[in-house]
Amino acid sequence: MEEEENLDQSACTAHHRAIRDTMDVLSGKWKIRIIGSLAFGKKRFMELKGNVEGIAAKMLSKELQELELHGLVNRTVLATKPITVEYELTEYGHSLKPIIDEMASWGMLHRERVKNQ
Amino acid sequence: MEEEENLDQSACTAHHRAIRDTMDVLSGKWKIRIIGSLAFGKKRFMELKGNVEGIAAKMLSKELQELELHGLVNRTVLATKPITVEYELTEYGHSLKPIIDEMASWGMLHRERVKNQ
DNA sequence: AAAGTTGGTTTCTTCAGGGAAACTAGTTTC
DNA sequence: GAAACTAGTTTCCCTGAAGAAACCAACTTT
Repeated sequence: MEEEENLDQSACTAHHRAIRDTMDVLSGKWKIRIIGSLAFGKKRFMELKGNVEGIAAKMLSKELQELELHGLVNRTVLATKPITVEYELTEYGHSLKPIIDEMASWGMLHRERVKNQ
Repeated sequence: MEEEENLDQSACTAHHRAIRDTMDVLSGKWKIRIIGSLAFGKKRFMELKGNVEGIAAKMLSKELQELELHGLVNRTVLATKPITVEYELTEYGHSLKPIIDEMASWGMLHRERVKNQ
C-alpha cells in the first residue's frame, strides 16, 4: 500500500513537472498560435503577422526570438531584392505537433458542443 | 490552384480558431495544472492546493469556479464532520486528457533533451 | 527625392493576472 | 475558551505581459 502510494506519488510528481516544463516553453498568449501557423509550412514575418490574428510586430518578433532560442524555430535570411526572412519549425518544433493537433481538435469539439448546448 | 488555396485557407482558419477556443478555456497559469492533477482522480481543496505547487487559495478557488462554469469540473460538498469538498473532472473534462498527456510526454522528452544537450 | 517594400526596434503606457496575508465561519478537539 | 481543521473570501498591492504608435535602415520603384 505504501509502496504503491510512493509509486503513484513519484509518477504524479514527474507528470506535474513535465507539464510545467512544457508550459514554460509555450508560455504567453502567442507561442502556440505561432507554432500552429508554422505547422502549415514556412512563413515570412509579414505572413505570420497576417496569419496570427491580432499580434503586434513587437510581440511576434519577441516570441520568435524565444522560440528560436529554444530550438523550435529556424530563422533564415534570404538575399532577395528587398530582404526577406523565413521562419520554419525545426524538427524539434515539429515534435510539438501532437499537442497543437490535440488542441485544435478539442477546440472544434468544444465549438460543436457550445453550438448544440 | 485557386480552389486548393481556398481550401487550405479555410482549413487553416478553422484550425487557428479552434486553437484559440481551446486556449480561452485553458487560459491562465493554473488551469492545465489543476486539470492535470484532477486527471489522477478526485481531490479535496487542500489536496489540490498541496498538489498544484505554488498556487494560492484565492487562485485555486477562482480557477475551480471557472472550470466548473465551463462544465469541466464537478464540485461536491460532503456532509463530513469538518465539511469537505471534492472536485473531480466531468466526462467532458476528461476529454482534455489527450492534450494534458501530450504536454506531459513532451515535457519529459524536453527534459531529457536539455539534460543531454 | 519621395514613397513603398521588407523586417524589425524603441518607447511609452495600461491593465489585468496574480501574490501575500488577513479574515470568515462552522465544527471539533485539547 | 483557545487552537486547529475544513474551505474558502476579501483586500491590497505590484509586476510583467501586452498594446499602440513612432521610428529605423536597406533597397526599389516611380
